[in-house]
Amino acid sequence: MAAKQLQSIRGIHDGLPSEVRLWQRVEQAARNTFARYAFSEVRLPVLEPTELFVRSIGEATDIVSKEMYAFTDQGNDSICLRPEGTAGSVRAYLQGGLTRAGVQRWFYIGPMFRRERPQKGRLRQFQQIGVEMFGAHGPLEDAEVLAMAHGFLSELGIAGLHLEINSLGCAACRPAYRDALVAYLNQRTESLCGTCNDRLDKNPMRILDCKNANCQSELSGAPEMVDSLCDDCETHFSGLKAGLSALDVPYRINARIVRGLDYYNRTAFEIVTDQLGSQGTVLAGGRYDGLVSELGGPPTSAIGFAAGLERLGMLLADQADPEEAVSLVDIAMVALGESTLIYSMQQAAKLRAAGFRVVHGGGGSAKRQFKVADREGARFVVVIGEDEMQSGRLTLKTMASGEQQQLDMEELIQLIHQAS
RNA sequence: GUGGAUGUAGCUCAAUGGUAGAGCCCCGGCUUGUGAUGCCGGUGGUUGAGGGUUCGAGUCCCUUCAUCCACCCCA
Repeated sequence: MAAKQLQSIRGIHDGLPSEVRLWQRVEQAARNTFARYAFSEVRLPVLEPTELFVRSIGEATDIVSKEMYAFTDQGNDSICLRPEGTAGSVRAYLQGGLTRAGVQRWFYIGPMFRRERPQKGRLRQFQQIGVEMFGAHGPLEDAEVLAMAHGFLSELGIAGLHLEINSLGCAACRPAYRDALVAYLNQRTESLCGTCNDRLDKNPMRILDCKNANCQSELSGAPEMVDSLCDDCETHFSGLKAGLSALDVPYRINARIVRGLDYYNRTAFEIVTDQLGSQGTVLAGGRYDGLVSELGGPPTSAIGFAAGLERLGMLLADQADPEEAVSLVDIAMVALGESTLIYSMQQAAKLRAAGFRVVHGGGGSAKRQFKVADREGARFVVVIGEDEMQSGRLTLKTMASGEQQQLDMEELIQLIHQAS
């Protein structure tokens, strides 16, 4: 490493070809699945006014209070790199005048930014695949959104994923539950860890998902939100469970699921894995019926989720069959002798026009060009030397078998098409 | 933000304070028209960076940067 070697910013990584290929598989599964549920892609700004997140996520959250990349620009405006996608989606929904356009079903794929201490699966710039649905309030919509999330990950074929659901209640029933929880925990403060004692004042619900074993054992007899739901929330939650069962989506109830962000109510869910250490949440979301009006719009129900693209990519890489190396090249051109270079390039162009993926070996020794062909994973090599140029025919070598034959361009295209 | 581990060739890793190495990769050769196995040869390092101790530092000390782990947070 040279002393002046430039490197990327801490926690901000490059997506090199092998990783991007994984991401694209994830994205493809998302696009396929979401399209079947009639969701449309939106592309929203990476830069937003800082105030948007202060008002939506909540000033007290870590994300807003210490993790945002916020700064004032040359015009003295306070702007920031988006730390998540929901707030911007709501902003765009309102700004686009879509509140009377019927149910909106959106998804997006893009980078988010949080200045956290980096870890594997936790980057400062990371990518999320997110989904937001506006204007649908019923439990059946919740069930369909969860089924869509489940279908998306099922299509990727990642093993060991579990859907966990909970209800966070609403403004009518949560305050009473929160008080009951605090009352319960106040009798056990000496057994709780330091951070949980802090949380007791600031955000008692957060104690529910503390990782400390002592705290968890203290919680075994704690009141649970799902037992304290008001009638409306209870009806909603049972409707969700019935919907999931009807759609054969496996789930389990986890009363310890809470949300870090203030705007969630009722349905909360996560899809988790035990393969990624402490960053095991691969997809998470929930209902946020209060946010649209919070940001100045009419009362509008909404539900959404976000999945971490890098985390899913890692899971895909872990289970990848090393034998299953995907070939990215159909044909490698081998040009023998200076005089054949131009001609071979023209033949390569014809093969590309026929739809094949072609690399040109670049001339030089036959040995070198065949090595290149092999390394690129080409299934076929087209050899062009003086002889071929004279006769107008091509030598085709099938790399797997080593067989070689002389063909004209038409026959060759035919043959490779058949072999595909 | 707190605590801890680790940084040596492109990659994976060696090297009691005493001449920086191996495997893989890459490049070339084994009658310049034939790859994946074999044989031979070669390129490639200010040991992450910067200081210090020492006759001498990859090795000990300090600083700094990055990665990883746990906490925290969260996708």
